[in-house]
Amino acid sequence: MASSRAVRAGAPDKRRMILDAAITVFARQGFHHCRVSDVADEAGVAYGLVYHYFDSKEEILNELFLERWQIMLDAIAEIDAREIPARDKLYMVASFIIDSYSNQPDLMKVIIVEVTRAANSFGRLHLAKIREAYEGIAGIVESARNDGSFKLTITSEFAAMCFYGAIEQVLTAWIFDLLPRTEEEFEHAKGLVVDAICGGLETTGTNAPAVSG
Amino acid sequence: MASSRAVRAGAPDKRRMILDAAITVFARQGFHHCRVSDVADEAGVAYGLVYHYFDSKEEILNELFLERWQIMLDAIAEIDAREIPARDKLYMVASFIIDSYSNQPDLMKVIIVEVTRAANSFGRLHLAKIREAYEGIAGIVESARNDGSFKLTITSEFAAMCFYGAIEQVLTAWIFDLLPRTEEEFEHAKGLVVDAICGGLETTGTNAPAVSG
DNA sequence: CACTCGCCTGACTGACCAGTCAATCTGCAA
DNA sequence: TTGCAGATTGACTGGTCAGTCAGGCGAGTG
Repeated sequence: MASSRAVRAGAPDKRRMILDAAITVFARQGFHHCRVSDVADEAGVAYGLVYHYFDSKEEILNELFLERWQIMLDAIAEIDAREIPARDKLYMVASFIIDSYSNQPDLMKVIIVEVTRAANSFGRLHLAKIREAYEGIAGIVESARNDGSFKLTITSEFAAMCFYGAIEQVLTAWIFDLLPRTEEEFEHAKGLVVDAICGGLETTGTNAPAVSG
Repeated sequence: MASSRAVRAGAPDKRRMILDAAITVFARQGFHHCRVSDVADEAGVAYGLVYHYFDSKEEILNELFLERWQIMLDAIAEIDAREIPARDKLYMVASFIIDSYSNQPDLMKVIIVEVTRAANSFGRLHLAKIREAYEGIAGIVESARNDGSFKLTITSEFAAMCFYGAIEQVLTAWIFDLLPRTEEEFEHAKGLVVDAICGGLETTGTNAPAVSG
């Protein structure tokens, strides 16, 4: 589908170029504040070609989101299946999301700003998919509640919201330069967010685990 | 300014009517997906009158946001000034925000969806004001870190992000029907979010505080 | 060479809508 | 009664931009 006829060896995949250009342009100008011609220009491609590969401007964003989000859902499911403590699972989920941002900041910015946190437009369209992520995290918490390592007083749905919300807020802070954005900070944040949510902010008598970094 | 000439007794304040109509329309259709004429119609007012009271569609949203946000900033400052434990302060902050949603769900929806979580459009414009809220919360955490009740390993900025992010995620879940939305749930959530962030999700040996509700 | 087919082009169209403005209304004061 | 000023009206304008379409190009095929 990406290119029905075999792409000539070495010939650029225009469809991919358009998607990559869209990431750049959406991240820079925002989905609503850019024109389709901006994407075409960025891709070095004629305006009309965008409509050869995609039905609409929105379809480009949908494709970017769905492609990436499914990878995350699969990762969460895979992590949940392991036989390790819940805290370690949550650490791996946080790692996955933060690494995604570290590796593809523009794409993650687009997904968070234009979809995940834009619940009134695209978020609504993808609410079910977004919810799957919460449910995946809730599943991790649920097992921990059952084996006694997590409190029963906090429902797994609620815990998942807090955990995901905390991570997304930190990502948003990076995206908009409210927190310093370095490789070290990314690495450090993985442990901190898990420590904050699982261990809590309060000192509990004998509780001051050294954090690397 | 709202009405330079004294408003006739019992005569409706058209400016206020437009603001209220905007809350309804923005909440229902979203800021970008509604027309100024929708707001005028909802207010039962001629199209042109909107531009008599406001310079632009955006100014209406700005006014709604700034008015409400300042109240919250003042509330946070007032809470921070009290001589009570940090956990209690955070509980009061959570209470304030959740009560705001409970009392004015449409207005809070508009502020969260169109401003706070719309960092690419209005969020950017108000980034400084939004940041003030994080800083207010960070201030509360900072004192607690200094008096030894909160861990030093988690910076106050980071903790503030987690706390605020968790609350906003829960509000968003209510807004989009991902969590049940009842007066009881609102009340319950105040304690849960503070318990999750301050106390953590994990059981800590002797730690299973009964939660009301 | 001529034909085909899919890739590619970019000028154009149609719809939408924020913001303008000239005209009208209304209450009050001289 | 006349005049003023601010409130109110809604048709209209100007600009923007997503999506269309008729046609050009080039590689493979016979």
